[in-house]
Amino acid sequence: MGLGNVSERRSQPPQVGVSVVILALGTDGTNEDANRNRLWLPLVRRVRQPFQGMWALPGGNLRADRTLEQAAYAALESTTDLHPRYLEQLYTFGGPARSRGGLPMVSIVYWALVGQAEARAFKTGDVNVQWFPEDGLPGLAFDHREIIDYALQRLRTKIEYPLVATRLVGEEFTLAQLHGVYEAITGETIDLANFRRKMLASGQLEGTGRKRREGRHRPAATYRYVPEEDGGDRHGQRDRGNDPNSHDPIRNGSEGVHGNGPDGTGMGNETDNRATHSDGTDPGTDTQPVSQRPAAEDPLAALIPSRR
Amino acid sequence: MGLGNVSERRSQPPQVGVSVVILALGTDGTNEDANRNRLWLPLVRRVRQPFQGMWALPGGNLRADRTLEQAAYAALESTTDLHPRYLEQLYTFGGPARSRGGLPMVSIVYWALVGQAEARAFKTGDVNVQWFPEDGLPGLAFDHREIIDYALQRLRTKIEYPLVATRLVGEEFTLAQLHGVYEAITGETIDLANFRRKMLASGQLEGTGRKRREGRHRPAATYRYVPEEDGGDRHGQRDRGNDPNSHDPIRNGSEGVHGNGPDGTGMGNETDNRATHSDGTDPGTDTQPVSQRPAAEDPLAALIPSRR
DNA sequence: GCAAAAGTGTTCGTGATACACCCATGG
DNA sequence: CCATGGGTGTATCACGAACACTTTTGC
Repeated sequence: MGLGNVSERRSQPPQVGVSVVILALGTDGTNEDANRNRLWLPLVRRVRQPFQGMWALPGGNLRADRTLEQAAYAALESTTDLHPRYLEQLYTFGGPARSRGGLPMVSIVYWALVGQAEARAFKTGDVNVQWFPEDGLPGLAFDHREIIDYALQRLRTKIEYPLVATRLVGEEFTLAQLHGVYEAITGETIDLANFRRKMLASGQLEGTGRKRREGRHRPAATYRYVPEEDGGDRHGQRDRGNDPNSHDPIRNGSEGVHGNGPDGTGMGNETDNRATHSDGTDPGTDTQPVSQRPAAEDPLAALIPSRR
Repeated sequence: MGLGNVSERRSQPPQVGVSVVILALGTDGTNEDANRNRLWLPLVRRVRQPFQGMWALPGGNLRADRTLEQAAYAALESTTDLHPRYLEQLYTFGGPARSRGGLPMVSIVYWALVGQAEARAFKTGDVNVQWFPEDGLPGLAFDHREIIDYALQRLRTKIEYPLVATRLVGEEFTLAQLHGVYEAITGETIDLANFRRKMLASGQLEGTGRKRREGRHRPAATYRYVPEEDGGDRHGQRDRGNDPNSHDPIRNGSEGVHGNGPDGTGMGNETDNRATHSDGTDPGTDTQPVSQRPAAEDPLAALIPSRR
């Protein structure tokens, strides 16, 4: 390919960046169908080749003094003031050399959820940043369309719903709101009565004393998400030999070190220093560190009705 | 840090490598407790600083002409002849600059499962490659211990068991063998009768006509894993608006392109070319392309008994 | 025939679904 | 007092857990 010989190419450093799929729940506002919650996400218009003028996921380059998660935060903040309630690594995309002269190119993609209430601010000052509904995306640069589709599928299937859903609504919410979020995410109809019972039985919701009037009728009690007490005597704990369900292994505070060992081995991450995102250079978000365990435990997993 | 100023550091290309956690099920052999299945994994001794003499995950550098998955394959083959039946991206580890003069360091980690039968070959010719049981790991370089722990936890919790378990046993297996795999992975006792029924009801197993004698008593019928027919009329299909459960979005054939745009945006993956691992330079493994959908559907999810 | 594992039947309880019903509030 | 959504009660049914039981093989 006229770009040096193979051994030269192999020693070329790869290009790596971090991109974020940011999802928020919101209503249209202009449309009169405004009640229906939909998923929205902000995109950035490319101002240079390739794909100049097309829309792309917000992203940025790695920095040596930042965790991957911090890089994702930075990318997120380049498009919106909204504070993420959830941020998780999605997937790392890479592939064979067909771009930029044989350099390996890698995208580490995160996905983030921001709250519902704040999401009214879908207007951005920057004309090069714009929110789009999930079902009305423009033409996207690179393979970002696939990445978004993957993030949406993951949202709908892989992640535990109660955690995600409570992150998409505001800090304080009614069960009807949460119900709406579930239906928006799954696209299914969910029996509100059973939903209510199941959510309350899950022990992950905590009633604030307050009530809120949503429409012009009876006010509803509001709740807050509480991260699982776990210290309780739910039903008899057992002696689980291995499988400590108390530590969440997804951390980002450790860094990767790669000895380019010609013995084909040795590459790794330096030590066990773990910081959930509160170290140093983190920009001032008032949200909790969004570290969440990948554990199972979805009290609503079976709520989607089979037929109707 | 005496390595150039900040702006120089920021423009430094990151170091990226691919590592693999390889898991196999096997019995000790030396011990007389040899019947118990345990998880084993191969490690590589580091022959250079840092962490010289310690054990590490097999790994390698990125190459521009390989997918990430192919890089993982290559790392896998550096330690074992066994063919992977399952290969999936696990997580990408990265972190703040405390190594190698402020370069961002990233490890893209895959995990792989190899079959049970072949795993007898736990002896390797190379003294710098050795298999260790999951519960008897040596001191590990970098933070590879955490990575392995994460992979094990993911194996136990996050991935659908029937798929994983059928990958860990051989191509053809008895239900008792599969049952043993489940118990080894989960560490729980599972009722064999119910296990049998549930696995058979899942429709993912297909009986070969054959039988196999395991001990010195009645032979058992053998089965094969069949990837879900999906075309059947299981129980009344519904009209699911979105949520096509037929396409699997985890691909590795697309490559990441990162415009280092000063507008803080534009980074992406070139096109939608998708190759599951069968393109060109792939080394000769006779296994199927190990692409698996992340969909849910675990017919055994609730098999772990609550107490006994 | 006896041991041991393969394989089957059946009971019991939990929990999900569906849907009827009552309650609180504003007009 | 009526409309509307908040909130509760409850019958039905499917499925998982537990375990007794039958069948097949080797010795």
